[in-house]
Amino acid sequence: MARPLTKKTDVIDAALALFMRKGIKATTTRDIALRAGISEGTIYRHFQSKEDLAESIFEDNLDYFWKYLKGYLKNTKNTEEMLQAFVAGFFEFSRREQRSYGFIIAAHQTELKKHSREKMKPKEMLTKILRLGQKEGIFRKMDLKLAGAMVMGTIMQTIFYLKNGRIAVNYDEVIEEVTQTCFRMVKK
Amino acid sequence: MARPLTKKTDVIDAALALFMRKGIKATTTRDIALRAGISEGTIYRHFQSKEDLAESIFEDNLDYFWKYLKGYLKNTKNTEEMLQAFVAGFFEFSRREQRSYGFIIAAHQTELKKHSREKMKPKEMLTKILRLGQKEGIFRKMDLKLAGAMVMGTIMQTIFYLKNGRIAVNYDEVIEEVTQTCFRMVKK
DNA sequence: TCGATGTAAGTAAACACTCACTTATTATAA
DNA sequence: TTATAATAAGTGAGTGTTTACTTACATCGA
Repeated sequence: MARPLTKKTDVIDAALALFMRKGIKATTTRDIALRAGISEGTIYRHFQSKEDLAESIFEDNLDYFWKYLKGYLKNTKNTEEMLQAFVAGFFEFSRREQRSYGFIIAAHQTELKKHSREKMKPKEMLTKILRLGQKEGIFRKMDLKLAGAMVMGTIMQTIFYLKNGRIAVNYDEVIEEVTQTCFRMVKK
Repeated sequence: MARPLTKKTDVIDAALALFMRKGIKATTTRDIALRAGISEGTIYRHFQSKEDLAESIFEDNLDYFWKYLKGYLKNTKNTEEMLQAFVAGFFEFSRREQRSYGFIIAAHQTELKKHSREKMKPKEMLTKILRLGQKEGIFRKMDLKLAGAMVMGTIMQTIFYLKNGRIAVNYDEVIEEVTQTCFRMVKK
């Protein structure tokens, strides 16, 4: 019928890299076109606007992250293993998919607030784990959202420092230490 | 000598409010002038550029935060009191000086990275507390930067959720719970 | 009167987005 | 097995608007 769309992925790849480095607002359509090696018009063949492009990329990547995490939790047999897998999955994703992770976090915290809040599925996953642990009596009773916020903060801030602040510890040791610390936070 | 500078503070107040709400990049000089009730030119009587204005505001507010925290730690008598005061001070500042706190965090994480990294004094303060606690033997041995990152994440993410995610717990109870949790993280 | 403060009306550059047009692909009719 | 028609993909030179910043001039206090 028509030409197959080959440049769409180029647009997405270029935009993801630039959005993550400079932020959505600071990335221009010209930037994206230049990096992707296409013309500006092409962007608008596939996306209604720059904002639409950003949202599309955000949702795709959040979905990818979500599936990645679910895969990590698949073979867990109890609550403790689930929490352990959650932490490990978070760290592994942030390391293996740096661009994806970086964009998700940046976009969520600053630039796409309204559209992303309800969709932060990993947060809900953590809440479920904590609720389960409380029901089983292995985690102490505390507000679930508060507990989730604290555990999430521990994980995310550590990843942030790993990238920027240079923590001088072996990567696997960091995961191990963070996991242990998270247990200390919520266990009885 | 000349007219007293009355409009400079108006510029700063307006810019701080807008930077925090929309981010530096998304805030225009026209926005600032309109909100401050002055002309755009006036901004440039006091600041070389929008970026200069943002950096100036950032440094002033970080300094303010720093002094606020120091005041909180002034009368502490031992390491445990210091950590407790650090957490309480962080929360109190974020509540009492919402604009200031919000701008510091947003600017630090996204828009003024290069200029702010070395200057994050509160982080260093926390590191010192943790180091002291380890020397005294009341905190367990672990990488100081990693421990700092985790404690900082716990505090900051909780404040973030308090503002956005609606944690349904009394404010003082949150501070108490976060403090206890931080102790659990680092204590032997 | 002098120097700092403030202003309105600029300016050039950058911006997201459009549009008339070309190109590549393929379903189908001859 | 071609030739053709249909259509989506891609282009690049625009568009009007918004941007940060400038400038010429007025005002005010010491």
